[in-house]
Amino acid sequence: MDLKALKTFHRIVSLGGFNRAAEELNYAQSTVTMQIKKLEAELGILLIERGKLFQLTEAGRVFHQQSTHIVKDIEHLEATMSDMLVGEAGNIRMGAVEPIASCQLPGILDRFLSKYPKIRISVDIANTAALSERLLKGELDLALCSRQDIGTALYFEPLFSEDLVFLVPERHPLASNPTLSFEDIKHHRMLLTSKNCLYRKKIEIALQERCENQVETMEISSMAAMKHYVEGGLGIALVPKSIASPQLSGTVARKINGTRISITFGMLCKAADYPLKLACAKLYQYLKQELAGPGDTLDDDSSRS
Amino acid sequence: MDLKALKTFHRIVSLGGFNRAAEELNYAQSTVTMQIKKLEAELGILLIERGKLFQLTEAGRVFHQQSTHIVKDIEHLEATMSDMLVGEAGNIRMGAVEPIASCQLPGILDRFLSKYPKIRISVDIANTAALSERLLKGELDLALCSRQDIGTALYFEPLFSEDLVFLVPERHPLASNPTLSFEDIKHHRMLLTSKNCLYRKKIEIALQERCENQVETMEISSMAAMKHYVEGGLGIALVPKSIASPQLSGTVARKINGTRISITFGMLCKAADYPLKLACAKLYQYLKQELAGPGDTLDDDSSRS
DNA sequence: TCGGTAATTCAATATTATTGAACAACGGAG
DNA sequence: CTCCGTTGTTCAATAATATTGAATTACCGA
Repeated sequence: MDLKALKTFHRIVSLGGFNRAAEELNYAQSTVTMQIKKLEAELGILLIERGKLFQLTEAGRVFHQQSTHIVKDIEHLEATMSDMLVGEAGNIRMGAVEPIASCQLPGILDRFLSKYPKIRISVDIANTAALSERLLKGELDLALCSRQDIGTALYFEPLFSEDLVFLVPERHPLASNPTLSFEDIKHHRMLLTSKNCLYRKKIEIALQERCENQVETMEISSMAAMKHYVEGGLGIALVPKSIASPQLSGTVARKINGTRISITFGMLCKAADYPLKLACAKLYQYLKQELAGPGDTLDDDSSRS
Repeated sequence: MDLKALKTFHRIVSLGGFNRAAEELNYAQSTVTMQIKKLEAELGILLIERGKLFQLTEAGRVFHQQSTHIVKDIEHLEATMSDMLVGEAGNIRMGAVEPIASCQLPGILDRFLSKYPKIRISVDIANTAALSERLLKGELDLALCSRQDIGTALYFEPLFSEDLVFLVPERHPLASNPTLSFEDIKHHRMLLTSKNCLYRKKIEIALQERCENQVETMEISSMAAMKHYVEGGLGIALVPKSIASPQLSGTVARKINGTRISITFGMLCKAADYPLKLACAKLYQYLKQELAGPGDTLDDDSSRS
């Protein structure tokens, strides 16, 4: 079946004649005849009642009805592709590590999608290593995670860094200190995330160096659950500022006295894909703008209370 | 946009490569390349990631998703047209006069549509003159009505005839007669349908000839309502047997003694359309078979009680 | 670096779409 | 009923384009 003939058929129906359709479509009259003839031959059935007043056959009516949807869908598809061309439409597969995926991303994506209603986004939440792998396999377009050095196949661009803060139960003896150092928490219980967590390694190094391992630890796999353990008084956690605030009642955040521990997050994508195109580029610009600034320091209001 | 290229694209995706698609579609490899190239050029955007392992671009994924519906719809349309070719599918616009439309037709059409689930039927209910007009204008495909002699433009084929019977109120003085003649109803009140009704003319002629107009008449526009007027004792009606039975309680049917009055119904269509094609032919055959026989006589059980 | 597979390029060829001119069918006006 | 204007068809010529094989290039994995 030929799309050109299909469109001609629809023009004939809406204009009520071969001649008018030919004129409007800039065809010779004979061209229109030929196209319809071919269409009818393919289908093996007459579509248009010839002679006399213009009229469709039964088959023609059914054909017109059904093909209308098809023509509309094709036009919609063409419009979509045209939107994609300028980045207004698209289907982005992004990845993100916790806590970005749960804390910052929902708000940002909500605003982004409101601005670009024809763009769809799927978010894969995993650690940096897993995301890198999926990027290389072409299963993701871009990811928000920490730096991953896999030669030249991936491109990383830092966007912001996040400090860690102590999250302390409200009634904990250390809660009264305005800041806490690692020395302070010797002989107290620390709550740690699971081994594959980004922060875990940095925290362990700090504990080893500064507390000489004189700290009891307990492992909680989820960062979100962690807050409730702190609230319950089970121990002190070291968490990203964005997790600590807004605070759960019953917990207080305290910045680290002495060494500052922070982790840098950024955009990771296949080197071949950079600079990003189309909708991904739009999302990237948006992320850059939304993520720049916050989380760099503890010297703002939200961390004080 | 070209459908051939669209199908090639889908084959490439499902088979995972230009080569395999070319082989399966009996194309040279270069043909496939050309088709995709042209498609991409038209859309202005790359669909397939070249080199390395086979992969779609973001645009390619969106395009594939959306065009899948289109390809399916086209296949469905082709299947429908193929069904139409053998009369298994279709869209029939039929007309019918009362009381056929209300009495016989519902049952017949229900059975017919169960047998041919892909056929759709619309029923236009009007008198013979109006139906003829719509047939000529091409707004109907066939009609069940009485003969209409409009030269050679229309074709009529008798299918069955229906006798008229007297419908008498149960407590009416004439209700005790097993049969009634026109002479019997002199000086009683007759209920007549409106002027454009099929039966009206025949009844008026009979009344004039046999009762010398010594009958009081009253006009009721609807045949269905008529039964209730009879039930209420307002007078005697002369109605088709199929209207009289099943009877409304409070009324009794009596056959005509002497002259038999009957009207012949049949299939009317444009002369140019006869013999009917496709789904219309199927329906016509079915109607013929279902309508043949019943309604010819009063000598069956249903008319006696 | 070197095969081997996979896709592209290009010029030649086959196919098919398009066209104008002459012709046929139809409907309405005289 | 005939004529005329409109509308669609036929057909052979022509324009456009789809397809192809052979040579070439790109790329993956060893």
